[in-house]
Amino acid sequence: MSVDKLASSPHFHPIPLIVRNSLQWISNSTLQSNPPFTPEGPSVWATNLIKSYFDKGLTREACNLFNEIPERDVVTWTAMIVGFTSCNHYHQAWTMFSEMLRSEVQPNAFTMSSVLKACKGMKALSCGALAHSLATKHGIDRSVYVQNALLDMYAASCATMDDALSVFNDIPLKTAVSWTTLIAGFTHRGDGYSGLLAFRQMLLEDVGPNSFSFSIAARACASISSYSCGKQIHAAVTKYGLHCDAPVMNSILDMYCRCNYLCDAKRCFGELTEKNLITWNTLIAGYERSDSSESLSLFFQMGSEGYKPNCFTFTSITAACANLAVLSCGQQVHGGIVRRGFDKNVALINSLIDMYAKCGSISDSHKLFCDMPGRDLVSWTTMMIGYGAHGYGKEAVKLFDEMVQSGIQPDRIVFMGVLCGCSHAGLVDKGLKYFRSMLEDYNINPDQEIYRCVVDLLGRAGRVEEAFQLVENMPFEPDESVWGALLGACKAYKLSNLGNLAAQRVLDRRPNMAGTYLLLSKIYAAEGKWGEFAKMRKLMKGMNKKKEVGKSWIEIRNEVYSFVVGAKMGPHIEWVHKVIDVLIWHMKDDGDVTDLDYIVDYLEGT
DNA sequence: ATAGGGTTAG
Repeated sequence: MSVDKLASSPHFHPIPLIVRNSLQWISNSTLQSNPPFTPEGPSVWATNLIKSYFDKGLTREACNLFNEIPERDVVTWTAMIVGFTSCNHYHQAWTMFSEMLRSEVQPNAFTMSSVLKACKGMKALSCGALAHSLATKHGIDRSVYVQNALLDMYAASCATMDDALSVFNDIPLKTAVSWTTLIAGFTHRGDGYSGLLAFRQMLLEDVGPNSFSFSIAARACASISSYSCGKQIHAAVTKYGLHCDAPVMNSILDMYCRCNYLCDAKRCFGELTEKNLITWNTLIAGYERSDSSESLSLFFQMGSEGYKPNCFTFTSITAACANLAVLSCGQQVHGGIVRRGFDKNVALINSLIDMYAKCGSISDSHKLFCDMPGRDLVSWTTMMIGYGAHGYGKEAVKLFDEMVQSGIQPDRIVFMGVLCGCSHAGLVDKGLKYFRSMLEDYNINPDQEIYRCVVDLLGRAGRVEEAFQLVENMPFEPDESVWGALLGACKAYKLSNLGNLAAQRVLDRRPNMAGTYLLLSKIYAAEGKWGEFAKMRKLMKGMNKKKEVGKSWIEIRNEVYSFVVGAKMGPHIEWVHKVIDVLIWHMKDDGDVTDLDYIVDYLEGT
């Protein structure tokens, strides 16, 4: 009976009798020197069995068997390293490798390429560099497998691409795998442009592209939102006859979605003969970003065509509910997640936290966050942004400190979350402290978005002059969002001179933003400069584009009612007016009405 | 008997 047959038998039990017997046989050294049944030696038998155990996910059984083998050769050790790596137990793979060295078994090229893959998985550059030096010492760094694995390990590390490039340049015979690994290295670290340049070089050097290189090339286009390059890649895919390869076409589909060409995406999807779950997930995720209700329809369509949603599907669907702010729908999705037992998936819980926060139910977010067994950086960030949006700035700040205490390294986005929280809670100096700590303690360079947050932080608190100084002294050219934040502050504090300057800077960069004229006109109105006010309004009317309309909506008994300022729609609009009157009356009663802007908006329908 | 690169979630 072959090992494979044995392992795939429906009656397979972890250690069946026949295997116990074989173990005894392997341990029996007198038989070992003279194997009676098979032409291969007992370690061949054992290695095959180890591989089968790992394929079935039976790690324990593989280890037990391995421990009973008296003479372990390099192939057996390598099979263990490969086994652990294939089920993502990278640390155990590395432990195996060090034990192997301790028992003075010489590694070969198979061992080194496998252990380098484990180093990549551990994200342990130091282990990888050690493995590199060992490979060089044993002269097995001349295998192209080892070279490609080294390239992959360095490219995936958090260091620069320099080491990866020097390995790549030293590969005498670069294969398609070498090139694909290089392209993936650039692309996965966000440099899709260099990835595409490498892809072009690969073609120029007459290395035939295959499905692997096309899918990563499409991913590179997606990462830099280059529709024109993406279309060319799609054409080349067709030319090479790979238009039926599922992973390639999923990448192409994703590219169209990320470039915001949903029509091309839908057409591409319709033409696909070989669809799989990832195909559906890609399209649903694509629509979630720009047309969430369509994303929900696709979800139902997918179910009716017999596809079973997985965690990826539910993450996008949950995000769609968040975008639409439809709480009851989100709750049903949550129910579906629990029923399927997906409620242990961290990324999925993160999207549920975000959904409840965006649907107004921050207490549900908090409950999910507290009950999570393991929180990642995204969990903390999502909860912080949720708190900030609900005006709980102090809680957001507290969370940030707790996160650092728990040993998680903050990144740029989590700093944005905490700065935003400080901004909404008026914790200006606290926010400035975090801003400084970013560079000083964590070596994170602030980008446009961070500066926008800090300008907003100062501006909301009325420290507009300071905000202006910050903008003036930025280490790079501020973009329209930074100037826009300053303009917002000028509007709130009715500073027409500075506001005019900020508006000018916004318009220099984005001449078509009608909202800029609108803000400026409001500053003039507040100062009683009606001539200037009229000029702005005239400029606005002359523009083809209108400011994107702000909308509010509410879910009542399975119906979504949406409202636009000033719109005279719906049979219930007079009720809404009555409620607003009551609200204004209450606000006046509380002495809270300092800014009657909303009434101006309301009457004018802007 | 042991080794390679690609696709979906913030």
